[in-house]
Amino acid sequence: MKYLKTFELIEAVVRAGSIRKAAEDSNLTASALNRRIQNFEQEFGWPIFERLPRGMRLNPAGELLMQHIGLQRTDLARVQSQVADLSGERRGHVSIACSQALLPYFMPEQIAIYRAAHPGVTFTVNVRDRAQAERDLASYSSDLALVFEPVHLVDFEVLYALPQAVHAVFKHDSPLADKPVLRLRECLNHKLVLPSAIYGVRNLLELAASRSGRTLSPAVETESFDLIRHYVTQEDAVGFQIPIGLNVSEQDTIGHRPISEKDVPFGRLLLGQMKGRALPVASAKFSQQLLTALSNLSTV
Amino acid sequence: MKYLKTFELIEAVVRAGSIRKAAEDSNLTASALNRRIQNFEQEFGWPIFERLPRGMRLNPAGELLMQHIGLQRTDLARVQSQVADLSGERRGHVSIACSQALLPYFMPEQIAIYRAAHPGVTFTVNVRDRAQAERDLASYSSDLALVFEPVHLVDFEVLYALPQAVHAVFKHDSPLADKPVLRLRECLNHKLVLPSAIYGVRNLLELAASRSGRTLSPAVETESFDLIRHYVTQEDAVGFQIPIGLNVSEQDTIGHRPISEKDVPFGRLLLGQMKGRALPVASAKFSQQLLTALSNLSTV
DNA sequence: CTAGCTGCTGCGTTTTTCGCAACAGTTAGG
DNA sequence: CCTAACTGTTGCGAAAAACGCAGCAGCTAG
Repeated sequence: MKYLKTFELIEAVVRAGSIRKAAEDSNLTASALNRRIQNFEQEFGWPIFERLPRGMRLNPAGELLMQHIGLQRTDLARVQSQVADLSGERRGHVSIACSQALLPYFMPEQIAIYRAAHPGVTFTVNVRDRAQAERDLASYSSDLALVFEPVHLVDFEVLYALPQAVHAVFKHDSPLADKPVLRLRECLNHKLVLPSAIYGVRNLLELAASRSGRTLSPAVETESFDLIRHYVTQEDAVGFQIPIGLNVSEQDTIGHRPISEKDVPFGRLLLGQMKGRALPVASAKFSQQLLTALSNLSTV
Repeated sequence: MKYLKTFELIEAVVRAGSIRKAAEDSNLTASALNRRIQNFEQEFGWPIFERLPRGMRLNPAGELLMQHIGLQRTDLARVQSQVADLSGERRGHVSIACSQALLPYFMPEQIAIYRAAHPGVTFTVNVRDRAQAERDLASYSSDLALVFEPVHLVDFEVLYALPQAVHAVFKHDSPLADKPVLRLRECLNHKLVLPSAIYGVRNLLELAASRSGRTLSPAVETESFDLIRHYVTQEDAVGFQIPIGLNVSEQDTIGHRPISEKDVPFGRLLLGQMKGRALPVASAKFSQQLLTALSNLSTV
């Protein structure tokens, strides 16, 4: 799209921080790029950059413009995707921001199912915590988000909410495996492997612990649920994760049991999109598939 | 905005129906215009026009593109309006689609109040029935709509709903003026001046009449509430209108009384916008003013 | 004070766009 | 059945816009 070239160049300047660097990245001379930006600012009516001795930075007007550029680009993608759809071919691109718990089993399976039906569709999967995911939606860098217990929810349009109990994760031969449901205090007597504070699971556990007058003192704290899952096989410790991130395939090495709702309330795994936005065809279809997959999980 | 020139030319072709006519309107030669469109179609990936022996017509892909163009343009206007706002000047344009009832008193007063505070803001007021108003919003040709009992409500985001009783309108010295509230059957004994079927007032009356086993046989049927209001001063007939379209200034020529809610249910005067759309600053501020004005009316 | 970065600007060159004229195809009317 | 009046399309030279080069002025870290 040639008519979007000026926008791409503006974005390049924003990224590079100076015209000269951006000109290199864009295979242009600084003078040409400089003129394009000056011409645009004149047409636009206001300058969009503030000129600093060390380069260029967006001013408030520029920030607003970047927002417009993002919407503009994604809406064009939506139209092209719809046009491709009505001429028979189903192709396009889906970008989704999701919590770590979805990475090992759920997302790979769902993407494989979709791509088996529509090989022309490509995917981008970004790992985002619950705050970043919403920013991703708002900046149009992700079409969909599937996150556990997101925080703000202002620009987040909920498409489906799946309740998820927090599960304790431990070595398969741990005595904790004897009961079908665990109490929180049983777990706190073991060594703890906890996710860091930005995660919803940790949040729910902290709330529950403080309510019963206890504090969480983890032996290991990490941002990786992968590490949690594997660490409990090394030491006799207890980790925590939501069931969608766990799987029977590891049954002989690790075990997991839900923690009673009386202690730790259910969290919600939310499928959502940017509020009011019309998704490209591929993303819309994929969100429908996710929706039915999630609702099947809830009935199990 | 030069980079939007191609879009404007495409719109010109859609309007004119042929390249040659559109070229004249745009002060261009047919060849230049033809090339721009061919180049665009190549960049876009699909043709957007079907070539007929008598000219050009949009194909489905083109229809989708036009939708994108509309969104694109209005979003740019929103950004520019917001930028103007943060640099101190409050200017911009407000386009509003509204029912006839708002024209004589309500809208002129509200616009005058707003323009007294912000003389830089200009207005477009379009008279639209309840179906057209929603189409106006969807095509981004109006920012706001203020309509009585709209029909679809799919893309219509309700900002405020004001209940309005249907009022009977008559000559100031009619015996109907004696009571504070009228029953429907009292009115139906007189000659009737009714709005045509597309209007919400007529709709409510028809429903009410059929419920009591009667049919409405108007002496005069018109699309103009202005005519209704003036006709009742000529002949001893009864017209109908919602109170926001009536005013005390004509107190000595016409009178009006509400019809009991037992006979004719309250209709709703709805202030709304396109669902999910971010309005330009001027439109957003004006809608807030309308909102408070309407809520003051409801408490009176 | 210097070296190195920044944005900016004349000026000649290159690329893109435009206007003119002509061509091929369809259609309405006599 | 032919003509006149439309339609979109295309080759080619001219006009316009964008670009690259070189150099300017301003700021700053070392």
